Amino acid sequence: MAGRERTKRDVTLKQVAKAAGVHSSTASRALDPSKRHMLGTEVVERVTAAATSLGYRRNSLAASLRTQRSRLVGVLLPDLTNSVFSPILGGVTEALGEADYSVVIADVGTAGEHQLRLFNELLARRVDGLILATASRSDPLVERTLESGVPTVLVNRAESGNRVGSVVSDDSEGMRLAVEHLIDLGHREIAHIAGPPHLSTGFLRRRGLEKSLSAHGLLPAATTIAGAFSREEGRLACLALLDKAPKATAIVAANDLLAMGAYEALRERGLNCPGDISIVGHNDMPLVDMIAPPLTTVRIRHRTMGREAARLLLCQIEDADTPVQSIVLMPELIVRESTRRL
Amino acid sequence: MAGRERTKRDVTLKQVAKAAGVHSSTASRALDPSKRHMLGTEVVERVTAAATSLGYRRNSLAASLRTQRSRLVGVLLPDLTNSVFSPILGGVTEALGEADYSVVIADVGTAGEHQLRLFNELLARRVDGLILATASRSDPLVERTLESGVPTVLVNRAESGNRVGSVVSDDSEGMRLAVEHLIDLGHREIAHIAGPPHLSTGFLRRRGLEKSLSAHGLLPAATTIAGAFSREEGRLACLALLDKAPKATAIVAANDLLAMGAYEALRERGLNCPGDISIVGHNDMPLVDMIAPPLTTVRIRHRTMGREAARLLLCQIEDADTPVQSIVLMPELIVRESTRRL
DNA sequence: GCTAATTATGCAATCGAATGCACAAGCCGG
DNA sequence: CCGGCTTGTGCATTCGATTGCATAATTAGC
Repeated sequence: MAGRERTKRDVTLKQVAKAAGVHSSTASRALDPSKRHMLGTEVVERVTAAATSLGYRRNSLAASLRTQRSRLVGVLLPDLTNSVFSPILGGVTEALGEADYSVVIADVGTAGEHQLRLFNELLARRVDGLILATASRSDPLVERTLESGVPTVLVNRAESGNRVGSVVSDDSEGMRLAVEHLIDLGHREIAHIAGPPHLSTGFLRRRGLEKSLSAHGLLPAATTIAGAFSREEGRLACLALLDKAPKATAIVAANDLLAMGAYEALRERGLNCPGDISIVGHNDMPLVDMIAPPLTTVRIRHRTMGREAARLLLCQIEDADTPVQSIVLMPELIVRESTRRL
Repeated sequence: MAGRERTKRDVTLKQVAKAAGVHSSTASRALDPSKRHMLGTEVVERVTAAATSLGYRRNSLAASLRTQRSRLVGVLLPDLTNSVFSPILGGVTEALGEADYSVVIADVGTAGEHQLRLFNELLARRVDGLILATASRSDPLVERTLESGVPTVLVNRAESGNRVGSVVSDDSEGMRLAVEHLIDLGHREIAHIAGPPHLSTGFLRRRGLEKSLSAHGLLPAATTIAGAFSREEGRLACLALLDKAPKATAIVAANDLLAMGAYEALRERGLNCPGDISIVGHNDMPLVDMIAPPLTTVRIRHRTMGREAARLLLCQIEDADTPVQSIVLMPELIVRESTRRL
């Protein structure tokens, strides 16, 4: 008596069919828009009526088993909480939802072995496709997806091999924007807080910065590599930077979180931004326009990135012969008050 | 020739069984830790060896169909991008992942009818449970979950009926902390930017504020209701507030985003925070410690909230007779520089 | 008015794994 | 040395929907 009855079995297609006085196969066709036309209109109506009155809900598990398509896409994320990845995920689910796909998420955190487990779990669920936001520049997981033959798209981070589709921001261009801006303002001693080099974002942004600098006959005043894209690592890196290059007048951080850490480091050292040192970030994450001073940064359309990744993946799912595509999104410089004319 | 062969069929249990020279049912048992003991050790080894060498991965679709358990939980979110919900989701996936469940997400956005579609989609996938972060104070969806008999837990927002489990922050206590703090600082003219009253957070925080105020024989200097928990609505509400209660010395915003809007409004009016007006937020979202001035706010452990919701849900899934539980998490006041002694 | 073509529906197999039941082999005690 | 018990494995059904093929009913054509 106590407790909700769990035994309330779902209505099956067969029950609907019986209620409508037809065979289950007929009911199946009646409820499938693309097959409805094979049936008499009167029958279709009778079946749909029976279905709604019984509260029928088709069991996608069974359907997927039969059709070999789950309409499920797996998304592997390094960190759900990170303001880079949540809008990406938002864009992905939005675009996928419009195409009637659902999204299973796997938030990796850090552990590497853990990541493989999650990957296997997704494949066991027979996802129709995979979106990886976790890829390192040479990622064993990419190998695995290739083996398994699951359509896959990389997002935000690319891998070196270019063996699967990807959607990324043009990191080189982003750094060019940042560097040109600083040079316009008269800066020459420009230092860099780099991101982890095993990630394409860390690696490419550093290379982009160096390239843009050398186009002006300059070298970085100094570079420190942060252990992770985090505030604390940014603080540490900036502290190191201030020691290595005391003459630097500007710092380009590989992303906003690192820039935030740099803010803290500056404050600790009694330095003023932008008075003593200008800072440029990357991503334009929420609220960086409200901090003191409002951060000059390179804006990336993360949501769009997610949407495009979903679009690419859908192409691959629908047509296995789709060639491997890579989309590169253009970033935009947002000038605020953390950079000033020298 | 061109294009990846999609036809690479997955290895089935039957194939593994044949390779190991046993029947598929035996293979099934050999691969199930809880049934392994029924078998001879030698057979178990032969099967597991065959499984790994063939690269077998069990088809959870088929397994779920047979066992009537999908080990899948659906999470309905109002906005993935919102810094309140991403840590909640993070906590949920973390805790659920530890119990070998996967998470399907449905990001509602706004549209109400859309929400019902997503809900139906989740049920069609036969999720074992549901976590709703979208609930309004009287939500038709709660009705639906009750009907369907799917174990459900509400998170962050509760509904009035208390008919399903929930995990929320003690909004009343949060507001008490904020009010006591301001009163300690000598404030008497305290205004409120309230959240949408159809959400428990909006409603309960307002009521909590009024209760705490009246415990000191005070009334709100004024209250404006924001149309949504957004920066822009906060700005608008604050502007209105400044007109309604020009003598107010402090504003309590129903959340940080509204507080951010208030900052902008103050700036527009040439007012200084905390010089002219003190402001308290709610949530302690990322970066509010970096803005100018650093925001005094009520911290909520969103990740914990997610974890607890997952825990509650697992109890309900595992034992249908688990009574409806409601967990209320204690918030914490974080004093920074947006509030000052009068 | 009879065959051919068409349309509408039913039948039965299938997807892959799990599991109740049957059965065989081995063991024990009396 | 045999009946009963335990242990290990196989058989066949089941989960719920989809779909190729067969067939019944209807229409068209001549």
